[in-house]
Amino acid sequence: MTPITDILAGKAAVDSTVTICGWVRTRRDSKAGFSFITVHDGSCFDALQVVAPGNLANYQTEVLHLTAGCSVSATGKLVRSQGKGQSYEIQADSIQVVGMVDDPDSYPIQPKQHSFEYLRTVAHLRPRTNTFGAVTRVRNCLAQAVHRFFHERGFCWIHTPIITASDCEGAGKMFRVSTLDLANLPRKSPAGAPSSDQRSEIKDQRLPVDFAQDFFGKESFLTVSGQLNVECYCLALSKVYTFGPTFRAENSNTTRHLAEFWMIEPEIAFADLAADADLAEAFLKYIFQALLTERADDMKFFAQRIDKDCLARVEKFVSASFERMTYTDAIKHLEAAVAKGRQFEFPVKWGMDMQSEHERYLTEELVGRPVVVMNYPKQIKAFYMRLNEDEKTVAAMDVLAPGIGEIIGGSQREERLEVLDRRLDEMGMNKQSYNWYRDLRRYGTVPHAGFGLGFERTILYATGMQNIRDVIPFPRTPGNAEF
RNA sequence: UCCCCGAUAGCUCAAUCGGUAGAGCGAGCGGCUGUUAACCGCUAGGUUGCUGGUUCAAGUCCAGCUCGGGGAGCCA
Repeated sequence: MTPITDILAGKAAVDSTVTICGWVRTRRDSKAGFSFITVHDGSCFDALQVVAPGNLANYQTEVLHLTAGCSVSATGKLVRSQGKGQSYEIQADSIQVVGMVDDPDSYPIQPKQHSFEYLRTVAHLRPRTNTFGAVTRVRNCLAQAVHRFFHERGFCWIHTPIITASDCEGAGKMFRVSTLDLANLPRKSPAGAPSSDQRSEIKDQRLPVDFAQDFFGKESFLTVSGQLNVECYCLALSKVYTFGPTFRAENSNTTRHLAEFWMIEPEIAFADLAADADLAEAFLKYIFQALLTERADDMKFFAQRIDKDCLARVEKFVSASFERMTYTDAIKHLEAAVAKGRQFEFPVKWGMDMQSEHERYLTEELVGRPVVVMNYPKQIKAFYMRLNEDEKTVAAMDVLAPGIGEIIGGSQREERLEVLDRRLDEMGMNKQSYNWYRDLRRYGTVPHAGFGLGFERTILYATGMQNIRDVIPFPRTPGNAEF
């Protein structure tokens, strides 16, 4: 069996006999006595045309009944195509039908344009379409490039836990993980009641649930970020990253949110914010360059049919140097723009969290390249970000890219225990539950930094796809966990 | 979660003021053709998302629900 990608790349000799296996996209009959069958196998964007002569033993009984979606194995001589539209084709000596389509009339994937909304309802079959095949190969290409980038630079991939008992990750609502019987929840004993007398205890629904009886002996959840865990390994292995699924129970119904998505979070020791920004720039350029090199066929398709700008956008991204500016300067630029009459929906003021319109002005209009904005006001950033000497800003950075806005968020972490404790206090957080995180600052602390990248959003950016539900195989969103 | 819009054949959509349910594509059959968004003819295909209401009469009007889309918020 030869992958179609190898044949189209010229790896199989013309006039040699090859076998391809795949699924029928279309069949066109010539009553001169033969048929054209277009077969795709997912190995590349293009399909391969198989010419089926009428003297095949199963021509009348099977070949003439092939429809979209049938699986076949075709063997024959590889030749230069006589027709237009493809370079090679197979003159079939035999076509084995592996699996027919039961009811061609109702086969959900027809050789025509389908709406993405419809294809989501047939997510088990949509990978057979041009678009989802291309998305899938692009996704894989980027994922492989992520690992290759870090591996080449000596990073360790850390498999941070999916289940966490920290209720303190603080990045949004969490999914509870529990084996308790929801219809009969154990309750804590009322004050003064003998704790050993569980069986006769009256189950009062107003009493708090007794999670000591749950599987892990305490409340547990699905992770919303691997960052805190990966910091532990950073302060031992120096260069580490996570790349895995992440879960948010937010009731977000947008084209940019999933309840289950994949996130990449590198973390580097003995490093400051500038080193973090350098890493982010090298990283993004590396994975997008891999995409341009390895998936030119799929990117050409996206440029033709999905978003005509996507190819130029990625090419420009790879070659442009990133602009660096402080948050304070960014605000000055925005204020200058307002003074010149530029309109923003939200007013510009130092201390505000920048809106998407502000970020896009900076990266698209002001500099026309990716921008790294650094040193944000501490009020709008997380507790673990390193406090700067001005005591007003923290060493946080966002990478803003034309066409999307924020693509990466990161920071240098607060490595000084007393400053971290002060920040926890200021934000009214429970120090006790961060003891293991605080230990990292007590035992051989070092400056370290990292960032987070939403993998699906990166795919959106590269392909021009509009909805995040269409760049993950089986999207999980509020009210939808089908398939 | 909030605001707006939508749900009609396998798919994409139409149906005037409330008055017999339509087309294209796809599918089946036939014709034609080194075809490739093929083309021509014929045929089949419908509980108009669900529940209730108004009416002589509801795809159409009203209420509730379910699902989907766009925007906002939250964020990656």
